Amino acid sequence: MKQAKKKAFRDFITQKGLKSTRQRDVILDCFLASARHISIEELYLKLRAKNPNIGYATVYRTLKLFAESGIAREIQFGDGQTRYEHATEGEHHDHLVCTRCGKIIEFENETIEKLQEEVAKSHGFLIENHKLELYGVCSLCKK
Amino acid sequence: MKQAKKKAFRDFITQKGLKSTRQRDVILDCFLASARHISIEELYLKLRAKNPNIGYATVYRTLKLFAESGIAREIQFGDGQTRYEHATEGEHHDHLVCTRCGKIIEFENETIEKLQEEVAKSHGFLIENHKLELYGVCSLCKK
DNA sequence: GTTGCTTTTGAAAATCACTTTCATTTATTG
DNA sequence: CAATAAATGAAAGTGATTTTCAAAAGCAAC
Repeated sequence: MKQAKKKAFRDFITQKGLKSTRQRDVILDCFLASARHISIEELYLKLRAKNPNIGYATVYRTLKLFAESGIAREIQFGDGQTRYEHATEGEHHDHLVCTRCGKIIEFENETIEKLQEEVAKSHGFLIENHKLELYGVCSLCKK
Repeated sequence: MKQAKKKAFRDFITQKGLKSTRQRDVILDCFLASARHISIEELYLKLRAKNPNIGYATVYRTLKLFAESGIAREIQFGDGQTRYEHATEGEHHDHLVCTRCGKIIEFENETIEKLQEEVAKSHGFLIENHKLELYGVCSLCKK
């Protein structure tokens, strides 16, 4: 599955006439080896540990490419930081976000999705994408 | 209902030992007379029309107070601008956001809320608040 | 209403998360 | 290997929001 994403990104690069560079490889490896929802800052710091002179801008640019290529997805939890999650083809999930420790749990719920479609339809709306986040306290922080 | 909010804010001010100022009155009036989802920029410009020397910072600070007092709620639709909506005690609504014209439609759906609770419970999560936004094309923009 | 103390205000500077610029370096292609 | 086009890193630039700070305005007790 990591291989599949690497291939997907390589294909994207070739198809767009872009270049395959050492930085892009390094960033991709680091991204794929990271938690499912990583902020740019976090990824940048992780990268700097091994690659002391990789540029901030390069990380930003590369993550945008990941999103474009479909292997990552931008998400924002309202804390002012953009995060990137590993995107899996055609899949979408929603999030439970712990406001205490920052833990993020993913979930999917068919019924909710269906109801969303109904709501949209009743307003003549065509849904392109959606965002559902439940903010609260996770089981560990509740204690 | 506007009176209720004015009172609620006055009460908040007193209870917190803050001061009632001309600016806060003006901003509150302007906010209450505005569309349900107004950006800070929009509100600021509206205010400047009548109060040429009100400060940007004051508007920001005051809107934060509104949110704290419960008469307004911060929302972000991912366009990089914070908006404030009129908050009604204990009520929460979700949004349909047209990605073409920016129109925002509010909706509420009991069943979705109930399902959210179930999802949360199954993860031992305690929901404090949530955010559901459906992005897409509104009926007018579809044509 | 005047005094004294605290909060608020506005303007400008600072911050924060990105984005752009640009000279230099690096891939790819002939 | 040269030519060319894209990518990189450092630094400057953005845009939204915050902070700073001196001056102004509320509020309470005289």
